[in-house]
Amino acid sequence: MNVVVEESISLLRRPGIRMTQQRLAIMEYLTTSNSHPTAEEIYRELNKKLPNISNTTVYNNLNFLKEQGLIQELIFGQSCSRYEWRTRPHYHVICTECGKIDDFELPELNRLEEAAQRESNFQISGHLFELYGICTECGQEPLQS
Amino acid sequence: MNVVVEESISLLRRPGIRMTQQRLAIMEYLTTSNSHPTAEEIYRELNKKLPNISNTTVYNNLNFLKEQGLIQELIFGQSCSRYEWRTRPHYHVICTECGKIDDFELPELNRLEEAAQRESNFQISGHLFELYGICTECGQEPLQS
DNA sequence: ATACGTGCAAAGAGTTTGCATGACA
DNA sequence: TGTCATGCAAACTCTTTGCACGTAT
Repeated sequence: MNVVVEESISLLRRPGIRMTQQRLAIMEYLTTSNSHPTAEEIYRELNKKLPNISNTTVYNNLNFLKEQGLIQELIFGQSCSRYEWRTRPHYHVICTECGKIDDFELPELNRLEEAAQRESNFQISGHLFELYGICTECGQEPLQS
Repeated sequence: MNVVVEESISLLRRPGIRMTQQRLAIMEYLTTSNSHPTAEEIYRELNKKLPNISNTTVYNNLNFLKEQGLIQELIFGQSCSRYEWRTRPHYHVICTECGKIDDFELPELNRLEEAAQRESNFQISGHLFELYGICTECGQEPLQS
């Protein structure tokens, strides 16, 4: 078990919260995978070690970890959500060909909320910024059928 | 019928494309409503004048108008999409309380794609920027049950 | 007259819910 | 031992698909 999960376990060691095999496995997978997995991907992967694990349990735990602030749900279109372990704030570039996601930081954007606050009548509390493009792998391929 | 719809009709006057009552009504509603309606809202509203209109027709036409580049689909989470008639590029502020959407412009963001291009390995083709906050109406209300 | 568009019902994907059983603290 | 979590099946929401009928051009 990795140190990130161990730290989170001690955070979660409270009355009313239990650590189960399944929850541990999901946490471990999310902390070690760097691929922004979907619920389905997590389910299929964990199924190899825990053949009885159910889709419901994956969803339950993703919602639980989200409520606890340990993970972030990444929502793209009507298709399925992706999830990532929460580390420091960053943004995502999404490949429009293969769906691959990369992280990047852009500290300049922090100032933009103030500018936007002046533009709008809303009391701004947050923002979403995503880039779309073609990843290196998809860009190398010839564009013919 | 308003002038925006009239202009679009002449653009669509091509072999293989037909103008129907339903399509016209959807176009008219999208050009006059400034509320970023959902497919369901469009359906319910048009149902008053065209009692036989179906949900399928609304979706069909929204997809058609989207392919023609006349409207923009706004996707928020797993919940239903919203649609707006395409005018000039702008961004959205979404109220986290009531879901209300306002438009605003922020030309500074255009330069950010270049900065992001340097940060990432992707060939950047576009971006998404959304703000979240509390609208004036929701902000006025006392925060008690 | 010729298809394009419509409208009904059914399918589909992703996620949540109800509930009896299992297992962590 | 109490009750939180699991896992199965069913429900749910939003959207798309199949197909016969209607209707714009």
